[in-house]
Amino acid sequence: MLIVVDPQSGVPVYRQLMDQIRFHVATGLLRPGDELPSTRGLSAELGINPMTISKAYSYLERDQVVERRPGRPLVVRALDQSTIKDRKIDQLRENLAPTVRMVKQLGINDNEAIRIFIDMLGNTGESPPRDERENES
Amino acid sequence: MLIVVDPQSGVPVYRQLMDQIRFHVATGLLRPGDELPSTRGLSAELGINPMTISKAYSYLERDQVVERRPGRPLVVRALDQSTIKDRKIDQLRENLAPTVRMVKQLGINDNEAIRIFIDMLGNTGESPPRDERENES
DNA sequence: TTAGGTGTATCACTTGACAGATACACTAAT
DNA sequence: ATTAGTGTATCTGTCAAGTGATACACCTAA
Repeated sequence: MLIVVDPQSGVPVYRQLMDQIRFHVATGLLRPGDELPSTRGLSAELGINPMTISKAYSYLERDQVVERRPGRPLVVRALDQSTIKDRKIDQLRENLAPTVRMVKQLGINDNEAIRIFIDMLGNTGESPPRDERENES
Repeated sequence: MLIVVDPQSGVPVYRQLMDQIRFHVATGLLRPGDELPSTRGLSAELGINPMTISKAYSYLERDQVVERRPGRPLVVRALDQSTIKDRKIDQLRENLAPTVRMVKQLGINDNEAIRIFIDMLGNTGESPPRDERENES
């Protein structure tokens, strides 16, 4: 369960935590039913306040990544694949919205914007094929 | 010279100003050599502090959109079209970078992401054709 | 030189995000 | 009941961003 946090990065710690846990869930390293590391455990390990970790956990619960059980560790929530995918797509659209506005406002040609997006997607070291279904294309 | 500002929008006022002036420059409503509205004039018109406007102006100067002349109004700077375009593209890439990271991290299929981007670009009321060159392809 | 226009440096205030200390509620095992 | 584990509500402090009041420097025209 590798988690690394850099308090100096400018990115809020609780957000770094969320991102990494989300990533581990997406990767399969964290599977439905698995327990999250305890707030105090992580706290000691990373040298940050338990509340900060709890905050990350709370947001993960809000986002339905994780399930809360009073007095017990949080567990990764089981979501059917299509729901997960929808959630991802939602997130992508949200992320893309400001960019679309910008393209329009600056008067950048749609096709050119698309070409650039494709270009950037292609030059990322091609994420190694992870065996999920869900990506037909 | 239409400028509208909503202090409640969450978007900082100085940034709203920057965006709109940038837009007017891109549109051609504001041409190289044109003077920007005076800080006090805009201040009275919009009901916001001159310093806030000055801040927007300063950033626009930093971004080379506008030229500063002590004691005199700022003027829109003359930039050759290819430079302007490069600047736009840079901005787009910057904007797109986090999204690309997200796509990779969530394991969204590239083609699917591209399809969504295209879809979103297409559903914006199709920015009316403005006669600039710079948009070939 | 004066008057009225320009932009802005400096400082103070408000607000919100973030992080952490403390104390509490809950659960499980003894 | 006690103990040791879990998460977290509440409160406090810090810090940066945003906004604005004031005072200053500059330019231009009279």
